[in-house]
Amino acid sequence: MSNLELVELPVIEPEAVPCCPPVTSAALSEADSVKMAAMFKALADPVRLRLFSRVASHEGGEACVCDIQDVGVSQPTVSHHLKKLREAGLLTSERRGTWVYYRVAPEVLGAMAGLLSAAR
Amino acid sequence: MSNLELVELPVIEPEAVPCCPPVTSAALSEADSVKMAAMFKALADPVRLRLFSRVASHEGGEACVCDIQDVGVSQPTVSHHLKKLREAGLLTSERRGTWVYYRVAPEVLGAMAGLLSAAR
DNA sequence: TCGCTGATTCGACGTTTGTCGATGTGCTTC
DNA sequence: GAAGCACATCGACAAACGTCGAATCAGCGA
Repeated sequence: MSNLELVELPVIEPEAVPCCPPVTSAALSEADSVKMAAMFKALADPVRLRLFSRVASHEGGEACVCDIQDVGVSQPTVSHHLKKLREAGLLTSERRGTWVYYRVAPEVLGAMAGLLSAAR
Repeated sequence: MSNLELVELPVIEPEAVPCCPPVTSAALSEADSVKMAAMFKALADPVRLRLFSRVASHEGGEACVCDIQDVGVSQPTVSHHLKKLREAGLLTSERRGTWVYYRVAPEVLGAMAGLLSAAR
């Protein structure tokens, strides 16, 4: 094994989205329910949900804060909500020059949709 | 058409689920975001999410409280959470004798899944 | 280097939430 | 009608949340 230097393994953690089978097919474990509830909680506020949908529907799949911050609350509050969405793993951010761009983390979106889909 | 008596029209109110196009296709209006956020909020607690998944995955699509109430919190708390889910329109309840049975409101589930699905 | 603008962090606040024990209600069976 | 079980409501309380103004940080251009 040639483990010269394992610095900063850039693996996008395959563990990121193990969740979950549709709710209609099996009951959630306690651990999974905690994980999924955290994601739902991130979207459980009108302002956050609007911010999220604005990023998701923005051309190119990304938007800078200045593009989406007119949602009726102060600018610090917008920043606070974006941080929540980031911490929940629903958004990623990247600074480019003066502006900070946000985009959605598509895998997570699919996980939530999958959980909610009818298993038939 | 032999409509002798149209008692208890079994219409599942078409108005029930106007919401919404996928988040990737358009930004939510303020009104829609309030409506959808309320649904997400109902699932934004681990205990509620487990209760919901237990009802959803239970045979026959319904479960009485006694079947699902061992989730680690007291009985009044379970009742409180089931009420929240009911008020959010995610569950319906019906008393049959001593027991109260809960089942999921399938249209609403589809609305949330649709919102989260990639418009692709 | 000095300001200017975009964005985050901090500290404080009123409100909402999740939880519990105690109590109340509805139904069944003696 | 009394007792017992299933479930809901009430009242209280600590913790978490959403919001703001003020302060701070990070680039950019003069």
